[in-house]
Amino acid sequence: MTKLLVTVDIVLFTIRDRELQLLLIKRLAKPYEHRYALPGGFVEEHESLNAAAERELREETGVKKVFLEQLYTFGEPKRDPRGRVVTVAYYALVADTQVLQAGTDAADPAWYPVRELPALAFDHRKIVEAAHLRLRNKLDYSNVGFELLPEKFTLSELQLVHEAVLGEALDKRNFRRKIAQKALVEPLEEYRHTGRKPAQLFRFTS
Amino acid sequence: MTKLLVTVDIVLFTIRDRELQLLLIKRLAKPYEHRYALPGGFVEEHESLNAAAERELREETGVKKVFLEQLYTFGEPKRDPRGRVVTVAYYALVADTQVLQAGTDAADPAWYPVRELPALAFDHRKIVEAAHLRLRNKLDYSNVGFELLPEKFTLSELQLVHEAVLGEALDKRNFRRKIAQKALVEPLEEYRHTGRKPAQLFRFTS
DNA sequence: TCAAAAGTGTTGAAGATACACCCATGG
DNA sequence: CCATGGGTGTATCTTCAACACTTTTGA
Repeated sequence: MTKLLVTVDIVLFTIRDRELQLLLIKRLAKPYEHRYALPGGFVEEHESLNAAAERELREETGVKKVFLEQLYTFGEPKRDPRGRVVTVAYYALVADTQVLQAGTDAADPAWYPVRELPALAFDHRKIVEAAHLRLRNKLDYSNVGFELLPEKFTLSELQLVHEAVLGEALDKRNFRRKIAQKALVEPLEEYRHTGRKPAQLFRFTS
Repeated sequence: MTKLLVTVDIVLFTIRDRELQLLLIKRLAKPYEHRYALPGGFVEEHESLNAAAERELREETGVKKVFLEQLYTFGEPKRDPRGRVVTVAYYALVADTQVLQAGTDAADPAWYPVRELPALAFDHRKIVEAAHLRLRNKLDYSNVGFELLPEKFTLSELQLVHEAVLGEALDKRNFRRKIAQKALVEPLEEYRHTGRKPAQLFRFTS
């Protein structure tokens, strides 16, 4: 009946600058002082794992109301030099519109492209890879893609999300056909005027 | 930095009598005394989660060398009346050839059809449902089906495994074509003579 | 000789992929 | 008026689903 330390760690993804990025904090305390790490922390006695993940995200990054899903639990005895720590990893998705706040426990939450991450603390590299793989797989048999967009979006923006996650270009016509026949989006009577020709806005039909 | 109790629970599947069954034990201790439950137990300080799952399976059922994969971690604060217990759930697959041994901690490990399970302790019903769903999904984009068979098997036996997991009949010709084009099995120069016409044996090409 | 499971192809439908041009607007 | 991203169809290929009869053997 040994009790163990249990943490949650969260891989928070977004799309910025046309590529998939994730949120890292710089650790202030030992071990791995000054190394980059995933946001996360200890699970408290009376909170669920999901609640802990939400709380840590809020405390360390100011982000709330995100899509959040449990990923995998990492429990190698030596994964944390402080002793036995089992971590329940989550991944989360947000549109690139939420403002990041520096947290109290951790310095400088900031976005880093998945393609060129700095060295990470603990086994967080492995966690990131598992999360990225899960996101890629989940993209086309589910609707997670919409979680990375604001409420109203253009079809080009939706395509960009898919391309950033998959890391490859998609054919515009085939992509639009697939989205259309899934009937997951509905057109709005609004247009976005940022480019040359205005683009019709859509929203996710829940 | 609260420490929590951490357990592993294992949903061990097999195919018996042409249907998907799983292994349950009858609890001897409180809480849920005399109720059926999944095999499992506490994770010790210096063992990995996987090692704990393997150990519990061995101790409680005598089963070893099985396919074992982590499923999901359940951590609602009230899921165990004894207090806060987080459980890392696993699912496992064996061919119906291993002999079950009564364990020391738990009475009567025995197989029960997934379709008609008795009332289960804790949130084990939910864990079983998650495991069954995972197994069904994983069946056709991976090779887990082979884990439910002995080394040598006939194509009809393989089809039976798929039918038992999916809970529906499959077309023999379509099934064989799909298996053939995945090139996951190789024919042996051996035949099984149980029925009338002998059936060719195959094995998994690893 | 017959009951029982083994084995074997074809056709049509649906879904996926490859591919190129015109349109509407802001500067 | 032109540069830019928005928007649209068709032809082909691949994949999946439906469907029935012959073969081999043990009893």
